[in-house]
Amino acid sequence: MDDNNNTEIDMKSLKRKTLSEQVIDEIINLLMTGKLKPGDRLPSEQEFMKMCNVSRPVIREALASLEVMGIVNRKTRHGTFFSEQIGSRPFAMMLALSASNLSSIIEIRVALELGLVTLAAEKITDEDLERLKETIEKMKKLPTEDSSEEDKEFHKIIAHSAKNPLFEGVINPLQQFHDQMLGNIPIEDRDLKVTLEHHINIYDALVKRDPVEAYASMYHHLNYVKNKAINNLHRI
Amino acid sequence: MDDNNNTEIDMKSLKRKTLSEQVIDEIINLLMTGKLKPGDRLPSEQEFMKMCNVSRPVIREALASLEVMGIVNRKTRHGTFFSEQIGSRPFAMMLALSASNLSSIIEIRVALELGLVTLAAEKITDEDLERLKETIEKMKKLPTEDSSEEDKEFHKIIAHSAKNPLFEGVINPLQQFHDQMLGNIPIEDRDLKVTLEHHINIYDALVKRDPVEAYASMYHHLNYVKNKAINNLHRI
DNA sequence: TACATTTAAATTGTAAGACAAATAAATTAA
DNA sequence: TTAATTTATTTGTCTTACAATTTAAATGTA
Repeated sequence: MDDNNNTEIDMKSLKRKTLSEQVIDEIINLLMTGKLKPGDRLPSEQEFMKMCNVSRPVIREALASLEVMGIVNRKTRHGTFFSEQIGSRPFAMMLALSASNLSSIIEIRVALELGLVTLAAEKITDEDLERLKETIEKMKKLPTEDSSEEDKEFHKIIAHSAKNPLFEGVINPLQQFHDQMLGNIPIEDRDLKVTLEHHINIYDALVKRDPVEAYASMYHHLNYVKNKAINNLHRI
Repeated sequence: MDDNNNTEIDMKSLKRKTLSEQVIDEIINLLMTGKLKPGDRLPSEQEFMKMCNVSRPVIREALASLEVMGIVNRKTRHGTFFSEQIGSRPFAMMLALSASNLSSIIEIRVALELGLVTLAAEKITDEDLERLKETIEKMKKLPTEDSSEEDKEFHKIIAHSAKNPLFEGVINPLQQFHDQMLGNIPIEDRDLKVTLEHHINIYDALVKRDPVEAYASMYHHLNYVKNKAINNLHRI
C-alpha cells in the first residue's frame, strides 16, 4: 500500500471468494491438471478438512455444489467420486434463469440443433440412420397430423448420433425445456406432409454425410418450426 | 405394499434426494413458475429455515450450490438474489470433466460456432460488422503469420453479435478452454493468407445476412482450424 | 465349510449453537 | 445538513453432536 498513489486501483471489482469457493477451485484443478480423472475417488470430507485446514461445513458446501453440477457423486460410506461424464441436470437448472425469455431459449436451441446436425453428418452410424428411417416410416403411417412424438424422437436420435456426452448434456435440457414450457404446437397449425418432407431431406443429407446439405435442410425445418413456436408463444 | 406382487418394481433406480437438493428444487421452481424473476430477492436463510423446516446448513448447502451455478448471488447483510443472467463459470466448471477428452471439446466448439454464425447472420448489427471489418483490416497489416489474437477477437465479436447471454455463457468457456488447454497452433503451421481469406468470406456472408453461406464459410474455416488443432494435439 | 445374521466401521447427512465478517440502516455529533 | 459512529441484519465459518446409509468384518448356525 506504499505504492504509487496515482495508480487508480478499483478494489471493488474484486469479489471476495468464500472458503467453499476456494475448495471448489482446488477440486476442479485436480481435474484440469489430470491429477485425478473422471471416475476417480476424491479424498473423504475428513481428509479434505485436514488438507485445506477448514471446517467440515465448508467442505460440505463445496462438495454439495459440485454434486449438483454433476461433477461429483457422493455416496454414504463409499466416498465421493468424480463423475464419468456430465449429465443434463446442471444445464437444465441454468435454463431456469431464462424461463421468462423463451424466445432466447428457442433461438439457442435452433443454433445448437444446427451445429449438432453437422456433427451428426460426420459421425452418424448406419444403425442411427436405420432408426431415423424408422421414425420416418412411422410418420408415414400416422392417422392424424400429430407427429410430435416422432419429431422428438427424430431429434433425439440425431443428438445421440453425435456421440458427445457434453453436447447431449446441453441439448437434452433444451429439448425438454422447450417441450415443457412451450407445449406442443397446436394441431391445427401442423402439416404432417411438410414435416415429413423436412425429415426426409435431413435424412437424405445424413445418408450422404453431407454437412452443408444437412445444415440447409435442418435450417429450413427449424425455421418452419420456430415460426410456429413463436406464434404459439404469442398466443399464450 | 399390499399391491400386486407380480409387478416388478425396481426400487434401486430411485436416488434418495438429500434435503439440500429438495431445497434447490423448490428454489428453481420459484423461477420456473414465475413467482420470482431474475434480479428478485430471495428469502433470507432464517426465513428459508422456517419455511422448509430444515436446519441452516441444509439451506446454506443449497444456496452455495446455486451460487456456484451463477443462479443466485449472496451478499452479506444484503441478502440473496436471483442473477439477471447466467455467466460463464458454471459451464467452464462442467468442462473440467472433459479435460481429458479434448477432441470432444474441439468437436462441440465447432458445432456451437456453426450454430452461432447462423444466429449472427440473422441478428448482426452494422456496428458488429464494423468491428469484424476492423479485425480483418488489422490482420492485413500483421507483420507475422501469427493472427491468433485477431482470430480470437473475430470469434468473440460473432459470439457477442448473437445477443444471447445463455449462448455466450456456453461458448465463452469453450473458447477459453480451447485456448488454455490447446494453446495456440504453432507458428509454422499457420497461414495468414488462408485465415484472412476465411474471415473475409465469413464476413461477406454476414454482410449479406445469409445463414447458409455464413455456415458454409465458417464450416470451411473451422475444418481447417480443427485439423490443425487435432494435429497439434497429437504432438503433445 | 458355507451361508445367514449381526455388529462394527466408514463416510455422508443433518442439526444446533456460537461467533465472525460485511455492510446497510439508524442514530448521534458537529 | 453532513459526517461519523453505532447498531442491526444477513451471510460466512466453526465446533460439536447425533443420524443415516452402506459396506466390511465378525459371529452364529446348519
